[in-house]
Amino acid sequence: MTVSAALDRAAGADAQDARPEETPLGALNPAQRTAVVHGDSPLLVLAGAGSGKTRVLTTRIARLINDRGVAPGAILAVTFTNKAAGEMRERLARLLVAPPAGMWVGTFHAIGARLLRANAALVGRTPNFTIYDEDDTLSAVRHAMEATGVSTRDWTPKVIGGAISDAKNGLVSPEEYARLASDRLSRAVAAVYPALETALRAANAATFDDLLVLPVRLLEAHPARRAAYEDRFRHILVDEYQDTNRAQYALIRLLGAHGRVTVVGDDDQSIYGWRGADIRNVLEFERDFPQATIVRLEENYRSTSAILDVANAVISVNTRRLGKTLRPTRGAGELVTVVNTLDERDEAAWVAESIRAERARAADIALRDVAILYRTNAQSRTFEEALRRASIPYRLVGAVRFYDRREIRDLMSYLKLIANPADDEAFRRAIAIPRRGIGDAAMAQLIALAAERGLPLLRAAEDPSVHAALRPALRAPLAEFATLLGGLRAAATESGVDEILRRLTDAIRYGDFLRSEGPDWADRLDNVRELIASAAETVVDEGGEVGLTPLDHFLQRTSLTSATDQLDPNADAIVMMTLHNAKGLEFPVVFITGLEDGLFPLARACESAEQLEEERRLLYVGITRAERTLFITRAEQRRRNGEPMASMESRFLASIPATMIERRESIAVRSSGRGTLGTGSGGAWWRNAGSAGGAGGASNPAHSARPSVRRPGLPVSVAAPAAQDAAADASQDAPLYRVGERVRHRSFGTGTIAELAGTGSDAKARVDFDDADVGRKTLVIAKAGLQQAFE
DNA sequence: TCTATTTCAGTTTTT
DNA sequence: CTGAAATAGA
Repeated sequence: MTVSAALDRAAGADAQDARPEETPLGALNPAQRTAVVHGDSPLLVLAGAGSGKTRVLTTRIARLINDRGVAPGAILAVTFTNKAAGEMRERLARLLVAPPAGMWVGTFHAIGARLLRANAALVGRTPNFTIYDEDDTLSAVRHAMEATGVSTRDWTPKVIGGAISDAKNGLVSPEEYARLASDRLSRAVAAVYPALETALRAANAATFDDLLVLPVRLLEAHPARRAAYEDRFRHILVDEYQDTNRAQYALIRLLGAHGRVTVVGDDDQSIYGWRGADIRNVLEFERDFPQATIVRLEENYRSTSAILDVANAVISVNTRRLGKTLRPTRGAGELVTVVNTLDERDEAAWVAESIRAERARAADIALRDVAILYRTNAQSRTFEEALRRASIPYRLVGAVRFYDRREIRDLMSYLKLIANPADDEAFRRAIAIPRRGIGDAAMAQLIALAAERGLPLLRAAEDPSVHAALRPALRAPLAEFATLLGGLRAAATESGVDEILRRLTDAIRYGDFLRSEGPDWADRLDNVRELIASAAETVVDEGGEVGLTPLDHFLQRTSLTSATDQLDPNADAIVMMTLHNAKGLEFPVVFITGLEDGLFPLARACESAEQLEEERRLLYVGITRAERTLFITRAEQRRRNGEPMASMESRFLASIPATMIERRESIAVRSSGRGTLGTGSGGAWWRNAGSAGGAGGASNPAHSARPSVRRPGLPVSVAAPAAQDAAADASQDAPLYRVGERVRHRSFGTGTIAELAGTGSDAKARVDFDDADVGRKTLVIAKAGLQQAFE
């Protein structure tokens, strides 16, 4: 049977289903209705935050199936996360008489993987190819660098890998890249790029980027195949279109040449420019899809007008936007609160206390209704500590992914190698754990021998001619390893993944290994049990695909699972995540934290106007997550790399008119003597900061007039800053130094000791030097050669 | 070959 | 401060 015949069959399978009554449209506003009933020509829905775009998308699909008789198999829907895909299926199931069998719903990467599986041979892979995650990819880059003689001292694999990733997302081939390479770095990249491609092909592996690029390449190279898919997918719908990159865009164009393409997006929420998302895809949609219709959804059903005013004020500063103002449909609500805190611990304590106060005030707020958002994952730790201290249950999204834990990665590398014996990266990891007496020297030999014979490492490990060339002591462990993998591979064709994992952990005595590794073995063993349990629960969703083992399904699913996918909506706990992860979610109560110049916006983003606009959009995304109550916090001082750094309030807050927010400060700030709230003394520090960017607020005078309800008094109780017992400890070991003492340094000059920490030879002094150019330095007392200053 | 120590480098966001 | 990578020693 030809592929296109198979596709036709799948597409036509449900075409003759009986039509139920018309899909109800009554609950939609006029703009939404226009988008839902729009015909077959290209459609761009510019959907502001909270304007009901998911509803438009699902209703439109339901209508296509119910009212226009489109077969579900003829529909391709692209979502941003797997979770969104699941929710779409669920909603559709409620709108339809039968589940939309045969419909493709998923992320670009999941859909790319599926296309690749079906056509693997055309790009030199087999259907059970391995998906390399970032670590695997980086390690493959490192090995490609070694193979091509590009020194890892000149550039890190991260730099080279990043450049290659950018090239792939921009659909630049190795040949093209080599032609364009001019400087030293790009010439190095040009050398590594093709070597990496060769290695990936040999390992039957694909990186995340390849999941987009390889389908594009194969559809370009095989017009018949492209035509078959184009014929199958009569309707293509894309959510979060503003975050698509060139490769994703190319995929849409290749599959959607017939023009029945609906894309939904919001240029103001484009926050993935750094991974190649190209906002031009939105701005130039009309040019690329002639006769496109544009529908704007500007009515916001999520947030109070007090919150929307702030959102509009922030985003209106941006210049590169189509221009769109969210219109409130809900009441005024409470003013947005901006809080000044002393440092990150004070900030976290304030947030924890406010969560308690907020829940005491409004009984209907469940813990799951509260979210803490931050710019960088590193910020989560302080919040974890504060919440634990306050006995507030929380869930952490992202941060350390379950599948990134070492013990899980160990076992996953075995699973990958079982599924795909050509995966050399997996071999390298698996053979090393537990220790088998095969070290760097033996590995180098094995790699060389395997390369000579054109064999994957696992095959080389059992090859007699390879054994003959190796030290006798290596032969037994290698053969044993190969036999173990062979046995498990045989089992994988019929056994469940949990069964394979159990056999595996028994065979390599993984429990014993963990016990020998360190004191936290019990936790890590728990993680292994969790992995086995989740493998047991994994339902094989064939989705029309055949010929794959349960293990193949498990691996492909786990490598495409994102952080938010794992978020359990039923757990009663507050949620903490990065602002990026918060996209598409909503919460009654939201805390956006760390609004400091250098952190949000990040220092690096301040260099270009474009990046600064993206950071501002990120804040806009954060603000529009809040339904009812929004707190924005900042700390005057924050530890970075252990060093406390003073910071200015984020410049973004300057564009919010003072009438739209209520200013507060923590107890710690007030008792530090710099408190300025309620003292009646004008010229508070933030007013000065705020006047710089008043233009943003001035351009929206209408918003500041809207009356908002003042929040009832909120207890501002905060833990006292950490006591300075470090100084007391240090003084026993280094009695010569005390806080406040004057000292002299041979090159920094004179200064005053501000803080002491550590003991013995590790004792450190933080010194404020008199010379403003030197400023505050942390010195190891034993090494710094400090002298008492006599003045 | 493995392990312990030390140095080092680095923190943006993610499929 | 943290984790990874280089290095020296067993």
